[in-house]
Amino acid sequence: MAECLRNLDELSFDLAAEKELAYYAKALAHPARIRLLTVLAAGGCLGSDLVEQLGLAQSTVSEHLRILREAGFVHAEVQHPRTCFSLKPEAVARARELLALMLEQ
Amino acid sequence: MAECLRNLDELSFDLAAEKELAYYAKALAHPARIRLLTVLAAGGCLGSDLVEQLGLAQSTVSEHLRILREAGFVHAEVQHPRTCFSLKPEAVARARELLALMLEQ
DNA sequence: CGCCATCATCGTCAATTAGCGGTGAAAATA
DNA sequence: TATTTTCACCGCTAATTGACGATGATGGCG
Repeated sequence: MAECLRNLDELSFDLAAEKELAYYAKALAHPARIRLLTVLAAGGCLGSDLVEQLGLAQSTVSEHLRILREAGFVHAEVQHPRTCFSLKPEAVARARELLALMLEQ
Repeated sequence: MAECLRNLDELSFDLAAEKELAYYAKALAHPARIRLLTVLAAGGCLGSDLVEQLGLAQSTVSEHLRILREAGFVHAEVQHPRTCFSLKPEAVARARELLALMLEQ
C-alpha cells in the first residue's frame, strides 16, 4: 500500500523551521497552558483572574505565562500593580501556517 | 489598550479538547519528531532510512516513532522484516483545526 | 534449521519540567 | 512614608523525558 522505496538523497531540511515549530508545540504541550490561551482568546485578562480560573498556585500560573510569553503566544501589558495579559493571534496563525507548510500536501 | 475587565463567570471549558490539543502538541514538541514527520510527509519510509536521516540511535528513533504513532500522526505498516512508516495527514489537519477552533477569532 | 535484518522494548542515566511556598520589586493609595 | 496588591523570580522536590546500548521477537532466506 504505502510507497516505502524512494530516493532520500535529495531531501533537504529547514532546520530553523523545524526548531520553530517544535518550540511552538512545546509551549502548547500542557493542558494548563491551553486553558490559559482559551481564556485569553476571549480578551485580555488580569493575572489574578487567570490564577482563579486555573486553580493552580500563582507562581505556577506565572511560570506558564512566562513560557507562553517567550514563545510569542502572549503579550503582557503592565498597568501597575496589575498586568493585562492577552493572546497574540499572529503566533497562533504562524503555528498553523508552519503545520501546513511543513506537514501537508 | 487591551480590555482586561470582563465577566469570567460564564466561561466554560472543553476539557477533552484541551487535553487533545495539548497531547498533539506534546508529540510535536521535539525537533527530531518534526524532522521525522517532514521526511514522512514526502511519502512512506523504512525505519532504517529514518535512522540514517536522523543521525540518532535506532532505539531513540523507534521511541520517537512510538510517540508519534500513539498521538496518531504516524501509521506503521509491517512488511517483515521491514516496517513502512507513513504520515497520517488527518492528524495534522485535526491539530490545525483544534488550533483554529480553540484559539482563533 | 540456522542466520540475518529490522524493529520494539527494557534498564539506566542525565537533563528537563511541573508544581509549590517564599521572597522581593513596583506603584497606587491612604 | 507605610500599606496593599499584583506579579516575577528563586530554590526545592518529584516526576517526566531523551538518549543510549543491550536484548529479544519476528519472519524471510539460504
